[in-house]
Amino acid sequence: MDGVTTSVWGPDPLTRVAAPLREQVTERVRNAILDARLRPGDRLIERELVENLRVSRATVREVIRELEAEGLVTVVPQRGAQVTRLSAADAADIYEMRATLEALAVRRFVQRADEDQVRRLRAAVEEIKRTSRRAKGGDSHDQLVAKDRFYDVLFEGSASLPLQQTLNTLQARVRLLRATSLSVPGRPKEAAKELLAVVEAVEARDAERAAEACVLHIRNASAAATTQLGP
Amino acid sequence: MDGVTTSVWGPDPLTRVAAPLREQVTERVRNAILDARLRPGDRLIERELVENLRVSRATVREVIRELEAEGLVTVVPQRGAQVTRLSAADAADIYEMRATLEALAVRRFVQRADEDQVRRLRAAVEEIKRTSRRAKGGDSHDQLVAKDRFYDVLFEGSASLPLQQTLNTLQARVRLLRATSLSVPGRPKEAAKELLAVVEAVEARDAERAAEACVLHIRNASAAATTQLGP
DNA sequence: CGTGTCTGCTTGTCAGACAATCGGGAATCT
DNA sequence: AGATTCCCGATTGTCTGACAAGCAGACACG
Repeated sequence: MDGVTTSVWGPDPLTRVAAPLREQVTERVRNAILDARLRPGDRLIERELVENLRVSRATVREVIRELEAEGLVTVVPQRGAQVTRLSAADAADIYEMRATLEALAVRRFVQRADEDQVRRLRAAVEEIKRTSRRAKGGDSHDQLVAKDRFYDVLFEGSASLPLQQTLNTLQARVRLLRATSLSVPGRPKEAAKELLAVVEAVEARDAERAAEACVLHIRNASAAATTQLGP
Repeated sequence: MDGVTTSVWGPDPLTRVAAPLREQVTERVRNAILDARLRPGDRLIERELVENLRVSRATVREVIRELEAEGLVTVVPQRGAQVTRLSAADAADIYEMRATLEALAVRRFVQRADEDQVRRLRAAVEEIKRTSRRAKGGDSHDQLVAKDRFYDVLFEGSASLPLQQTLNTLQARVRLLRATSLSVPGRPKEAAKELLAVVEAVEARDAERAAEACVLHIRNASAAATTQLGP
């Protein structure tokens, strides 16, 4: 029983470092969900988490509250937490929310980011292009890392904590979707091109064009994902 | 509609009433923050909450995690939680996020809400109008309740849990703002008119017009609030 | 075959304990 | 006096163990 479940959360011993233990645990469980080692509908049983992560139940419960608020986990009273299931309608809404909010983030980036941040955004998109060339079928791991990097730079440059927080949780939910359905058919080249358009508009300091390019990108991603989805 | 099942048993899914203690506590603290009994910058000391709310520390800590994720409370490691302080830039961004997302919610409402929900939305806005007439200076308590009601109906009709969750936290943050600065000069009549425009567009099933009216409303509210704000 | 009961697992909550850390004030040095 | 150092109390972070309450499935019963 144990041998199977432990491997889900990665290497065992959890040692105390600078950040609160709680945050490390949150990250581990979050990653387990986003990497689809825990799939939508799976229950998160406190005792199991306690045993496998070697932390107290109090800590586990705090972690669950955090993930609940992020929407990655759904808690029904007296029955505990399970990985959130998203309907097709939810999926569409989440993509639409992301579209409008990322457009806003891009506008803020144009307004607020300095030269260096623009350069780094360019570098990030170049990296995406590179990984997309290597990628054959679906998204590779490198591809995902590169995209994360891109968004890190983007959010940092938009210099808005509220925006960043909200978009982070939305993006997490999108990844949940990826775990729900089969992985997206992977249109890495198109995606790279679309993001390139965003960066070019940003470099031209054209907020509106950049925002539109951004919306276009998400709409396309949404369309690609939605065709894969069932009910 | 399946007239048989619903009418006999009342409102569809039996909703849990006996909420976990934790949720009651969360609500209390949240209200304390939203009503500005706890002001931005105030520390939330676990021991004090334990004593005042008569619950265990474990419960208090879970509540703090929830509020942290809602953005109402900011936790710095080893120093505990304090009511979030929002900068003027944050304020602007939050209003802008609300504008685009509520526009989306309104569109969804037009697509998804049934006749009855539209009627209830109308009723809610009428109630707002009524309270705005009574109101002299700033927003009265009735005014706030009426607006909450309006948004409850709106969100329910848009039938999107992700949207609803996100908008709820955004709205909470706006109220935080209200506590940060002086209360908004109160433009209850204008607000009522603007919301009326939204409802009329909804009744005409004109999603785009409704969305635009909604954006206009929030932009105006934002402008009114922002003039009050310092750095 | 439907119904009622029992049992085990899980969640919700509590109390108490201890180490680590932070902030501020006292004591000290220059 | 002013700056620096040190120490202490308050507070957070985490753990352990405990118990009631609720749910779900097994089981026995009419």
